[in-house]
Amino acid sequence: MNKELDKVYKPLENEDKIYNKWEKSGFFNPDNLNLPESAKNYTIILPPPNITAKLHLGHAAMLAIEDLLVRYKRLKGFRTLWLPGTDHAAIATQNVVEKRIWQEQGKNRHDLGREKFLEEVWSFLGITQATILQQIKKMGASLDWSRLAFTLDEKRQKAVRVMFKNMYDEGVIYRGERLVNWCPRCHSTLADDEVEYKEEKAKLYWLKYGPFVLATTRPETKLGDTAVAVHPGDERYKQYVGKELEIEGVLGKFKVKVVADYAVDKDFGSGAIKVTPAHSFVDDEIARRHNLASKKIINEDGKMMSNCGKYAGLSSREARAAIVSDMEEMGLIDHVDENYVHNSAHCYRCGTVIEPLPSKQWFISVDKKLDRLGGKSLKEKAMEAAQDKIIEFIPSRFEKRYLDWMKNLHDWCISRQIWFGHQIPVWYKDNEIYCGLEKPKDEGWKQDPDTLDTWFSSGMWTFSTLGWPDNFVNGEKVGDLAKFHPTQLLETGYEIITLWVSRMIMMSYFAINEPPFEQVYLHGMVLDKKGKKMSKSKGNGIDPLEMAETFGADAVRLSLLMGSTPGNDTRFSEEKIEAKRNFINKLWNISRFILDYSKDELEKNIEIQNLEIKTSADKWILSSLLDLINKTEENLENNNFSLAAEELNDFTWNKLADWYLEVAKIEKGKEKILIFILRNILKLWHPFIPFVTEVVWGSFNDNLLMVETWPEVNELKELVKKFNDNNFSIIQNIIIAIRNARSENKVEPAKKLEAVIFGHDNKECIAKNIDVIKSLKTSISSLTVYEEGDKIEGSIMATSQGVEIFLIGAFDRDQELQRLHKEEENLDKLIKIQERKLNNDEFVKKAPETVVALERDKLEIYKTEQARIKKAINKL
RNA sequence: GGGCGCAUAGCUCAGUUGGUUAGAGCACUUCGUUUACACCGAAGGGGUCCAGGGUUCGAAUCCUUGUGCGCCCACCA
Repeated sequence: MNKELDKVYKPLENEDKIYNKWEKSGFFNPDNLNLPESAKNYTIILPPPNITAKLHLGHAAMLAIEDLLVRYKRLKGFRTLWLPGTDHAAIATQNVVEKRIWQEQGKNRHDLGREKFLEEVWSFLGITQATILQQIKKMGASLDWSRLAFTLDEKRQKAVRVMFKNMYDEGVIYRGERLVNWCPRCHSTLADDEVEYKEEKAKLYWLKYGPFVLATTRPETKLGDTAVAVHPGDERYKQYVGKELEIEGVLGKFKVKVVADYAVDKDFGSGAIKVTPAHSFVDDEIARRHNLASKKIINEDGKMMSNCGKYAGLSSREARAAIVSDMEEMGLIDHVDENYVHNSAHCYRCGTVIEPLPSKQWFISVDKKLDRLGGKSLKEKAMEAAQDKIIEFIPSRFEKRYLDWMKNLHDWCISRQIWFGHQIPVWYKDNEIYCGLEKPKDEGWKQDPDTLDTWFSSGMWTFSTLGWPDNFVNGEKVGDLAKFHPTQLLETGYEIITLWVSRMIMMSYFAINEPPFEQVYLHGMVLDKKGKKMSKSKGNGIDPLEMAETFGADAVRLSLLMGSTPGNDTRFSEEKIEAKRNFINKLWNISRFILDYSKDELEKNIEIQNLEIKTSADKWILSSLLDLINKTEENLENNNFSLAAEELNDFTWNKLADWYLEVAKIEKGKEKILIFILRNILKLWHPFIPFVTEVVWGSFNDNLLMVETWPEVNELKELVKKFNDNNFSIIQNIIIAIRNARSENKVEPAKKLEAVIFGHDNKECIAKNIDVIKSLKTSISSLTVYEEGDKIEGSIMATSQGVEIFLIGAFDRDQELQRLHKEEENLDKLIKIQERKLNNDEFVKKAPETVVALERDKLEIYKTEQARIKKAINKL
């Protein structure tokens, strides 16, 4: 079914068609792969993009990497599942919808009421979800759409409720009064990592405070003070520690305790601080250590409470101004630093200043020892997973970051005061509390209005998508859960380790007492040309879809994969995509050439046994291909995606196109080899650039490349080896011959080279190739082979094992021989050094295993040397 | 304050346990264009591998100090 191929590859005309073909084939679903029982599983769960999101380059990079791995494993015969889904992103989504409603209807969510508001959210999501999924398909992602999940769909709702109930029943989830980061505008708590710090100018007030002078930026919190703290070693204040003092305040006199605590910095301010346990995290900790009372004075609206006398009802900012002016009048302010700079905490969503508040919230205890985890806590178990290498981080340095963060982890506040999300499955009636999957039957129960932190449901993502809890019966996994969990790899951005990765690990251990994945691969951020984060507001974003329209999705994918390494940020530019588009077109034209050249062989099934190596060029290209297959496999297994693509590129362009195809033009009869090579490189390239490879494949095959089998090397190895037997390295012979000739000191330069080359066993083989070389003259300015004179023009191309000799270019014979001579001396020196080391008894005694390594090194050096000479000659 | 990363050609970056003359793409210069490909070919220029010190026969690579940049965590009362 050889189809005519256009002169230039046109991605737009092919990509959608190919994607439909893939999707229709059903092979995205591992159940349709017709694999033997013994086939191993390979599972990646797609990190669910925010449902309101549009595809950006970060997504595109994630998809490129994951699809690369998934397609590779599928070709390798794994039962490969890549499971798609989207995230409801509670706060973000609610904000988007709130903004829309405000713009369109001039109403806020309270005007609409909870039920009506949620209806609006859902109808909005109906539109956006289709968008992001469509965009993912454009990138060629081979996701199993039959298993599509959403963090807030019915199945996941059930999973979340079961999880919550199980944790509640075991006391892991508890309700408590804690100081939380409170956003007075969003009316919600924020997790520690949702708080952003900004450097801001503020006034630092020095207050007269009984016998102390204290510095503070928030004089209004004086109304909630219950203590003064000093450093334990501070001699200035030693006399006061443990005493109770009476302090004059704007609302009259009040009493505070003086405590000594290491949290106080002697050298900052006056070395003494006022303690407001209800509205400061540090103070709260001091209060806990010293059993101090806590007095709440600011409410959820950020206003002063009724216990603040005449200041009640003022916002904390207003109260500050009022109190400062009153204190000034009373002479309680010593002085003010006007230009003090401090870090202030802001809501990551709306930028409002955070108010630390004591509040009733739901928490997950990370320290509670659990029977189901063998007496260990979630934190211990999650740390163990990394320490014992049950979960491997790539690159490994992120393991440290993970562990550091886990070590300092406090109980996780999971309740959020927003409407969109998983509502907490707890009902109240009078003083009773009920936690269950459904509302109790009898009257009068009212559900907790709060919803769960979005990471609660995404933390369950690996197993909730695989059918937990239905697929977890009496502690045994069944169905998809048994088949695909733990998953093999989580691929995500490094910035999300703390938010997501850590939660997934804890949740998975709690639910099924196993890790959610074996490896965590962290990719970097995609930055713009200048190294800045891409963002809509800056207008420096590159739209991957726009790029895919212009250059093809393959080019976008390849440009994201090449030149980037795990965990490092990548700068990205349009020129890079263009370069990859050019390569893809090159591959396209290579294919066109081969398909035309070998058109008579296309229908035949080419077995390796039928391949015939006739010339050294044949052997060279096939042994290069053999190397390439091995290296590609090795690189992909080690997550060196960029390197793998580079080596593929080198083979395809520099070896195959620039050399072998040129040879094939002159020397006919390479049909089988060429078609064999084409089939192989299409397979090797397919995970990187699936569309174009599938199109080419489809032009001379009836089946899909996507489910072909990965190249098998053993037979190829045999074939290449057979040809090797009578072709020992000519480079070795060159070296030996030169050495002999020189030591005899009688051969003049010109003869040396001739003697070497023509004296070789493969005279015939070389002679044959010389014809090729001569006919290659078209691409060389002038060519004279093996003639007497000052210059030899031509080139030598050699492989480490073989005899490939073509001559191109020009070199000065004397200079060249001098150089070879020098190289040889260097080689001798190196080997002597190694030998000296080997003969040193003490050295040997000290490190016997090193000696073994050295033996190998010696070999390595020799090999490197060979390769280097090869390269030098090749370069001529 | 604690931690992590980066510094290699004009630009963007590779360089896997130390190994001989440090690579690629883009850009640049010259020449070419007889059909696989101008989204092309050939040739070429361009690097005290941030600086100082150390280990080694040998360092871009390992150790140390410093400088510059980026990120993360904590926190500034």
